[in-house]
Amino acid sequence: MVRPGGRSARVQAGVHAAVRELSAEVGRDALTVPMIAQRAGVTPSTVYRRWGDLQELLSDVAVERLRPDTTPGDHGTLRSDLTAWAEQFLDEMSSPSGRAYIRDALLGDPDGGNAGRCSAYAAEQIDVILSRAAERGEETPAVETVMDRVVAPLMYRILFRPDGLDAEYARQLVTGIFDNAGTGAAN
Amino acid sequence: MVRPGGRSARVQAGVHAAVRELSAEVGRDALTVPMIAQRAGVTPSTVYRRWGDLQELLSDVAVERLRPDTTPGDHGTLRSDLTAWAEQFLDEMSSPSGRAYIRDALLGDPDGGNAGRCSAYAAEQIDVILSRAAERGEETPAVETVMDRVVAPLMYRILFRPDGLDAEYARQLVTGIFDNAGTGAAN
DNA sequence: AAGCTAAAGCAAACTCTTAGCTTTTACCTG
DNA sequence: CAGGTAAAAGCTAAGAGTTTGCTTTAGCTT
Repeated sequence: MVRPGGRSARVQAGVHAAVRELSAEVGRDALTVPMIAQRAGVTPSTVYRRWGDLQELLSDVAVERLRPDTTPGDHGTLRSDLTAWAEQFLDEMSSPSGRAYIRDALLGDPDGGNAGRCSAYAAEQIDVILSRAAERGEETPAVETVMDRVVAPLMYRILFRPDGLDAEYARQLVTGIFDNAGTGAAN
Repeated sequence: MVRPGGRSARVQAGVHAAVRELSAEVGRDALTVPMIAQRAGVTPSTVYRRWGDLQELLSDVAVERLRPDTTPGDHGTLRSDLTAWAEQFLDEMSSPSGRAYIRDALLGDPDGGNAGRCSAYAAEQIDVILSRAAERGEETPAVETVMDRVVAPLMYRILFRPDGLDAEYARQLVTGIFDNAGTGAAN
């Protein structure tokens, strides 16, 4: 009911800001609802009523921080664009704080759509890269193909096998899209 | 210090059993440490000391439930074995309870290795399938290839895009391993 | 400008979590 | 096989976080 710059919007912005400030100051694991509420100048019950619990709130803030803030760089070819993007994606997401954001985003209400939003961010970035390549006249794979062959394996490793990840792995995944030499499986 | 059938082991087993029973009875979201402790016949402080918090405990129990209890079926060919396994994997993991277990497993201490254990379970199953194919004389891809091209995309969708998943998608992923027709990307 | 409704404030009851201290258990010597 | 010992569990009370009913405020609506 209170949309643009109304009280609800101010409270939401204030609470989100409080989460960002405090997680930088005391660390994400030390955050509590009463602490956040005090910093934001609201009562704890306001936070509980709007978000339900700390996890939901952290999930909201995490998604916000996972939103890309720049357009993928143009390196002249599809392959170099994808490679650069994948390397940067891996770099940002595999850091301890990046992993924490992903985990937090996954933690919220599964039907709340926060996880889906993260995926949509990546798909949008990929789409920009592919559209640009198409304009150049390059043959391009489907967005889904890139999601399956590059984004999914990167995310899987980040979440389930955080060790032994490096830029080379990201490059290999991109290469796999262009390389039809086979997987070693007979038909 | 108390290993095999000692008190520690009994307490752990009792608490795990209490979690399983109660999550069936009252639902996973209604679980509390005091409730679990009472059912298990221990004091809450025991649970807090051993597991730290409810999330860690749920993560432990989730990993236990995600452990495969059967050997992948033998359907005569690598392709059919992988297809059947992928379909079953998707079926089990994409259910609401399967997703909850995965989320719980991811939630525990990132350095505790619970997430890695889940991944290892899948890798073991894949390895069984590939080894069997190799014995038959079939050409086989690397375990890593199957993880990247089948397991990772399935898990990615389960976690980030739970809608619109079906067995056909799993089959397509397996087909992708055997099909070297290309992705639509020029080299 | 008055009314109306969604959201926030307030405060008390309640539950969960933490921590210090005591007791028990099971392993390990003598 | 009895006594010692150290790890783990029990107990309890203080502290912190959460929930809830009721009141108040803010901002839209007419």
